[in-house]
Amino acid sequence: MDTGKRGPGRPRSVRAHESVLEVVVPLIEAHGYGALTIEALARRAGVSKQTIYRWWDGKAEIVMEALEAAAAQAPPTPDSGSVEQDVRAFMSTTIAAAGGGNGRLLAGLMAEAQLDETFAASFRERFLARRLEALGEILERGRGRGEIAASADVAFLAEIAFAALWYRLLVRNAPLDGRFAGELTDVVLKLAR
Amino acid sequence: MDTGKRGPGRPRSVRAHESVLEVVVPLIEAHGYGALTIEALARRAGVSKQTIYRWWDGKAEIVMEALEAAAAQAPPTPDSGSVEQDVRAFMSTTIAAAGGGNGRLLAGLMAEAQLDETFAASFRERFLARRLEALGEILERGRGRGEIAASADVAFLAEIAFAALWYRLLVRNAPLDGRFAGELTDVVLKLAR
Amino acid sequence: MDTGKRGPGRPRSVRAHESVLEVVVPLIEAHGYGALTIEALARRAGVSKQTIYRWWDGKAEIVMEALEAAAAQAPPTPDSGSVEQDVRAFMSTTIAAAGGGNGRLLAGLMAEAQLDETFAASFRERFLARRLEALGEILERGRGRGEIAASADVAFLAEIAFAALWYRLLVRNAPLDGRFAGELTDVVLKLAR
Amino acid sequence: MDTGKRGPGRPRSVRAHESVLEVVVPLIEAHGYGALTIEALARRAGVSKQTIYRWWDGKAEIVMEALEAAAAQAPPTPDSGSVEQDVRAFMSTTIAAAGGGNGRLLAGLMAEAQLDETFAASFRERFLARRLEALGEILERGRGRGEIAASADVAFLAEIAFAALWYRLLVRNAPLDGRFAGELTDVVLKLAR
DNA sequence: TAATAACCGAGACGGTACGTCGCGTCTTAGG
DNA sequence: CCTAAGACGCGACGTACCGTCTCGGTTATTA
Repeated sequence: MDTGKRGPGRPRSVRAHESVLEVVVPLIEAHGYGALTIEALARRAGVSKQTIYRWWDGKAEIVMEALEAAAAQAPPTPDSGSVEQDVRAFMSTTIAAAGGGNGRLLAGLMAEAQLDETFAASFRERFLARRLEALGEILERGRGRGEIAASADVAFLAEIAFAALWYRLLVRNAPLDGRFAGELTDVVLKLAR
Repeated sequence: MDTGKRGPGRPRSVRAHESVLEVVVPLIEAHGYGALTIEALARRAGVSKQTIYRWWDGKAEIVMEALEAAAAQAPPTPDSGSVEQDVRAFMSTTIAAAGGGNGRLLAGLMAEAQLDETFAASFRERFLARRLEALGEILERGRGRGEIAASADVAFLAEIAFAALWYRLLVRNAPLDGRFAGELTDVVLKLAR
Repeated sequence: MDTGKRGPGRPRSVRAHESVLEVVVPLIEAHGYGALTIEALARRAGVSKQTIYRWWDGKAEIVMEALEAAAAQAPPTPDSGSVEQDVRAFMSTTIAAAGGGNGRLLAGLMAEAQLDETFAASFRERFLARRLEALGEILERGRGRGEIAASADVAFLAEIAFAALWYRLLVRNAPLDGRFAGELTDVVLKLAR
Repeated sequence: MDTGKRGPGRPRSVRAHESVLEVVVPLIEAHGYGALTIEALARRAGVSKQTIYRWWDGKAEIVMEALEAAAAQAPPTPDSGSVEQDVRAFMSTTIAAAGGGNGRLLAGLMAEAQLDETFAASFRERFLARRLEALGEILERGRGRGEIAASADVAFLAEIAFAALWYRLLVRNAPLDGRFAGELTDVVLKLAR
């Protein structure tokens, strides 16, 4: 763990770090993820490219950190005592977040994961898996209470739910709204019982 | 439809067209979609860049045409008289295709769609929508025969199925195999009844 | 020699030939010789590139023909009986022609001659040499009448005169006007006597 | 003048700069000025195209700098006390320089000046005018000593001399040799007295 | 009067170079 | 040792013309 011990030399500038994160979301919203470049990021943040490369491993990593800063890193796992209420709340929160300004970011990250295997692994583990696990946990608790079938494959059910979310996010064939959250909740619970 | 009518001038070279399509799949398989460049494509196909830009609007369009050439453009819609058998066959075929060499292409196209709105529309309409419709048709036929609930939302069910497929394709968290096809078929039918 | 005999087949279109020549001068005047392209020439003349390549060997050849069409091909060799009057008239006419709209064309041709050895030979023989000879002839006649020194090197004197003209044409450090023509005439005669 | 003051950032690479200048003359001698491309220049010098575009405004500027590096920028103005000796030495040196390997470069630059007005101005001021002035200075000194007529137009005489030189250089109708230098010297002096 | 041949416009072809952009790295002065 | 600044080699971008070619169509001469 970080004991606060530091070597000699100028410490890393928290200011520079923050400047980049503050600038990345507006830039993506303005011109899309595809048009996001390290060069533009550095210019807009008033930071040198070198500094960016010292802190991050590529633009996807920056975007991911910006995302984690915006949405709290750990997804919420409500525990009301009712699986249905918990799933409904979780889906509602999650879909609302994905449907807002973060949508472009998320879609861009998924795109990046297709083009860069290293980032794909990082994205899968640090982001996607955690979301799956959060929903899985909710369902697992429900199973403990006997609300869903003992034989239900909670991991698979969670995958179905997130798959549906991502499909809409990526394909944009229909809105990511409350209605959709409700339908997905119904699907998950119907399959779970 | 093409009436065969042609203006003056040298006609487009079918050879050049085909050369490009033949070369694009091997190139993606070798270095990944992200590393695919028009420059390399032209070099390998023995075709000038200008010619590529004359025929296509970007590398994603080329890949999509190559895909349509490989997999027959229209997805199959089996009609055995049994919804269960039809869905099972459809999912099996579709997932097998996506799990093979075409996987990288498909993932690349979805990535491109996130980076380029123009291509996104084309991809949605010329590819994704047709697949959804094919599965929807199968389910619709089943409803006509009373095999599934009259109230079932077939478009939504088809979306769920393809969403699950795409999630695995993009995230690569688990294999796109026969077992997965079976599980998905069960999900769709369970929800449909 | 051309006996008027012709083989079968459609004869060359005089219309196409003329269209090109009519269009080349305006194009050079509008955008300069450097910006003149076969492509633009064909477009503006409503002629195909193939046709241009059938008639000419490159854009410089076209420009040279246009020049020969504008200025009569053979330079005038006045013969008034007085060397001074003849030289004065010749220089005046020649410099006036070079100072007008033809200046850009001439300068462009000389530039082309530096970049293309084949054209250089053609330009030297079909254009430059003829001008030198014309002035040489005038001086030679003067020598026959004893107006200039028997030992004068008329070819060299003609070269001096044209050199001065070309320098001003190419460098554009001072105007190609009547005063310059007079000064040059004086130089030639002073050196000749 | 350069005060040595420098802002932040990596300083320009002297190595890259020199590499380009070293490579440009051989390239022109090998294939001619017309065949000189920025692309080949970059390749041969082991320098990126971007770097070339950062330092220079076009290939003509590079060639001109190479020329200024080869031939000392300021032309020599001998001062022996005798106009005849000075002019003879000047013409001899100048013509020898033009007749050697630099001939192709010079001719190429003059061609470029016809195709690009911006470069023309630069060439006129930074190169041609300085040569004219050098010869003019020599003649002026001679006038001060009473060696040439008080009424002589030294600028015009210098123009005549350089015009003759350039004509031979561009037209290549006769050699740029010692004999020619002698003849030109005689012409200038004869006209000056 | 039909066949044949050389032309015509149009425009696609394989190329080469253009000038620009962004990459990730490196090198400076300065805090 | 970090910072901003900015030049570096590199590789791809999309465009412009090059000179050639291949079409359908259009005049001529020749059989």
